[in-house]
Amino acid sequence: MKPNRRVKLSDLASKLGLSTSTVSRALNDHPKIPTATKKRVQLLADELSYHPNPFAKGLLKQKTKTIGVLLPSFKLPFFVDITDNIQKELKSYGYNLIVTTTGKSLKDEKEAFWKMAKAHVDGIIAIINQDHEEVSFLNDILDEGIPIIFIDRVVESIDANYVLSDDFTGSYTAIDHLIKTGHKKILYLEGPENLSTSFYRTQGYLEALKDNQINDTNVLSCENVDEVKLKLQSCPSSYDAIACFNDYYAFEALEYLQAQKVQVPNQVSIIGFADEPLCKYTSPKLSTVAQPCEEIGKISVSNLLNEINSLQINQPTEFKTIKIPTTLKIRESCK
Amino acid sequence: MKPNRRVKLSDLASKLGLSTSTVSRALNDHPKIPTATKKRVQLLADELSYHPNPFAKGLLKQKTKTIGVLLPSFKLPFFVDITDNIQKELKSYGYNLIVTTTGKSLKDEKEAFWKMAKAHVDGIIAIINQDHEEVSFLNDILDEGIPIIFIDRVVESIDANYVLSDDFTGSYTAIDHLIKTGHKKILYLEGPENLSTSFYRTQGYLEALKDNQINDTNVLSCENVDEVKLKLQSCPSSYDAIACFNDYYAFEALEYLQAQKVQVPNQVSIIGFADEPLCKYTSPKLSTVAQPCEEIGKISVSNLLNEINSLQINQPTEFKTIKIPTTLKIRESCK
DNA sequence: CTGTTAGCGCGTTCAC
DNA sequence: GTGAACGCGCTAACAG
Repeated sequence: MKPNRRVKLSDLASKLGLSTSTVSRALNDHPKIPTATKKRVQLLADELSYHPNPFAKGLLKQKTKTIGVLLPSFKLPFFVDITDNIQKELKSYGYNLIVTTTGKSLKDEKEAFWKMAKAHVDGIIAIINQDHEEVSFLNDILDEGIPIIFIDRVVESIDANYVLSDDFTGSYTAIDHLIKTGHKKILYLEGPENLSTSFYRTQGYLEALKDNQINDTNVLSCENVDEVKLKLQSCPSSYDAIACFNDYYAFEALEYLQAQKVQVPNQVSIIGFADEPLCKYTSPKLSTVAQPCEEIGKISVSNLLNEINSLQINQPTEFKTIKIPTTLKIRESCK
Repeated sequence: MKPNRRVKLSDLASKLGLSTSTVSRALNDHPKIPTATKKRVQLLADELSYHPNPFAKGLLKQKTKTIGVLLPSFKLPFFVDITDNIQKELKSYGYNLIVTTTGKSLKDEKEAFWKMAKAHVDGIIAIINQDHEEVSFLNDILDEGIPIIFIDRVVESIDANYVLSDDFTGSYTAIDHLIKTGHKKILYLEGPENLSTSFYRTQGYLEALKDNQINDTNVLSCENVDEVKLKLQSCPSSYDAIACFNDYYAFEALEYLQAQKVQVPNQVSIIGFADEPLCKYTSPKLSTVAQPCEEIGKISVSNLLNEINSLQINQPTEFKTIKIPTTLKIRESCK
């Protein structure tokens, strides 16, 4: 392995008999450099595979062309999918990406944010954990001049930019579909208490029942997946459909029903939320509400980049909350 | 949002009536600075939440404390899992992580590698795509002084550091288990031709049969998942077990058999490879060979960091190939 | 023990 | 049109 000898501007300059500034200008397509010189410089640069040192540039410009993505874990395909789309979008703008998982604790999350701040990312896209009491550190980050876009989940106490999927309408539509296809008694498996997405999805359920003149609501709260089966056991099985906070809850419900020899979807329909890959691997395949990962990724990026640019010219921007529509995916688990 | 005012060394220095170098030394725990001064400096640094500018540092040290991870896609949980573990491990060493997906084409992969080179990562951990003819660009990267660890898949034509799961033994063990539990005729669904993992897994199958004095091999090659069902259709169904290149192949086989009203595992057992999350969502749950993501992550990191350090002191290292043992996970799809 | 100086590689004045 | 000189923030070398 050769010793690390990276070619720099001055190498090009001396080889070409020009000054570093001329070479720099040529490479940056400066108007006053003759095209011939530009070609000559570019040619040599390519030949020696010259890359400007990003640190020198970063130091000078105080811009890193890097944005940070925070997510709770790589374990949820939904998050990963969004990250993937963010990455693709960012790439088209010539930005780099640093990803960090935040774990579950407030401490980890805080650390992750500071890590991004230290790395001097130009902006952050974050999926935060369940709502915390203490969010002052987020304001600290914003104060450092690093714009943040929050994805998927709302932090009640903070005014900021959000890109969310329209959980309320998504849930509403799913429930409405169940009702319209003849289901009379729909059980709702509610998600964790302090999660904004959970709140809106439950609201969608309640509202859909109300709009269809069904007064008999039936909500079963489960803090996490492991509670689902337990809660179902102690619940009268007088439902003909189960709608769930997410697909994992739905899968637990499906397993529970199958263990009870209840036929899905003949006796009970099931519908999840998120359209995780697992939906296609269960039998019957899970109906669900698909969230628009691609849209979410794209819009977050374009918003963040806008924010960064406005910030640069010292033009304050208004915080926006964007909700992106979901899609109902009916598969085999609904009759 | 406040204008971007990051606190720097000179801010601390002037506030404390010291020179920047003293402050720098204090912060870096230089031996000749009195503890009292260190405390004082540290205190103010914390108060103003000072973070050294990584670009200034990078420019000086020519080290970025960042390593790059390349993977074909975020869609495969196995890759993501490894990435997650790499991230955790790296964190404990104070290193940052840049992740890029390489897509499927050689062009994308090349681009991704160069992107890492341009970002001046200190090293790269890569899962490359199916074996290419042209790998000169990898040598170019190595020539730039950036060490690379290849994970999971081997590039035949390049001598380098590898961290692999022991595909051969994993496959061998699975097949051996099937034989020992009474299966007489095992069909093997082989993976893509130009993938090293695929090659070794098939070898494991063949060797296990041979060692058990079974001469009647039965290999069905499928370039990708979509071919599985088609190939199975045109294959005599005289097998009592199907072993598969990976879990997705196994799932296709499962669906196929179930559509044919063949009982799994009573009539035919199925075993996959990789222990993807989907294994737990099928019914019956899929038996499989688990790959040690955590080990792979940890070992790649420690190897890479070693490599980086040796490189720094100009001490050439020998290329190593490390194979990490797999674990057989018998679930419901095997009798 | 601490301050001064220099320089990492680049882009951008400001001169010519 | 082009080059010389400066500075981004930091640390290492060199004084004192």
